[in-house]
Amino acid sequence: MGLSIGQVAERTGLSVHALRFYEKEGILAHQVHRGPGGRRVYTQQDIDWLKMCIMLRMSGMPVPEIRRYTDLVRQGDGNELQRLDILKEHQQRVAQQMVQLQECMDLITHKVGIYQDYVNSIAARAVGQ
Amino acid sequence: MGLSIGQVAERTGLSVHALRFYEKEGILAHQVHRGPGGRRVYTQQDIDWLKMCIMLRMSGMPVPEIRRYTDLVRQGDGNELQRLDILKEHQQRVAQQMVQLQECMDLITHKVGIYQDYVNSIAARAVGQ
DNA sequence: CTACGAACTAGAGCCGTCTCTAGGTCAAGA
DNA sequence: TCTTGACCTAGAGACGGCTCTAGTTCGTAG
Repeated sequence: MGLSIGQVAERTGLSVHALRFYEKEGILAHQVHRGPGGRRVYTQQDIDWLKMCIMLRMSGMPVPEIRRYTDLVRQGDGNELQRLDILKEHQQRVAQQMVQLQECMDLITHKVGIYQDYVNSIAARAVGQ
Repeated sequence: MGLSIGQVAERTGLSVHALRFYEKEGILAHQVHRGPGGRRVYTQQDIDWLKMCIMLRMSGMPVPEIRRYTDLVRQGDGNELQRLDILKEHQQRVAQQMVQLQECMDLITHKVGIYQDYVNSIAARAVGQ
């Protein structure tokens, strides 16, 4: 039930490089255990945490902020309010992003519609000839 | 009815640097007119185009792809199908992004809920003392 | 034995997107 | 005349986030 870095890369979609990078950047909640030969052995917990990190990254949280959050978690009970603040702030940003993305989507869809109509009309004319 | 680069920066939210950068990267549909002293003079058209570029950038279209699109527009009529392809492809990517972002949002909201409840329960206990 | 594949570390390199610097021009106001 | 501020160009620099390299060390299979 311990996974190698390669297996974790497969399961998470991160590269082996990225996994080591994340570790070096200190965004893993718990120190990765080492097996024989100094090889990393990941637990399911590690993977779960990584998956959360992936979500945070995907939604644009910078690595240093993930580290801040991770540090709080590592420190243990008592700082839940600070963790909450980080999450709420990020939630705000994501909400904003979604609004913006929707605006972009509207514009693009509008333009696609126009071009589609135009292209169709050309095609129709060609057929009609 | 001609705007300086500074005014355009103000109106678009882009920096003066970014405006020059975009121009150098060839993502302005029409060559920016120059006034006395070689200074850029932007038209409303330029600004409209820039605003579209901003939308495309915001939604993650890389500069080189905006350039591809811009080149097609500059070339004039006849390549609408290609333009449509670029837009549709990007539309797809944006749609995907929105789904992902929603997933992230769900996770974050879930976590915020949990922490909020916890923090509230602590606060209630404190008051209850 | 040898060779292979997967892992290790430290650190360099890369890509995209700006952002800033240096050195200069120009017009208007004090 | 001097200063100020907005602009110009070309090119260097910054930054985030990986990605890759070099040189090793293992364990297992042929």
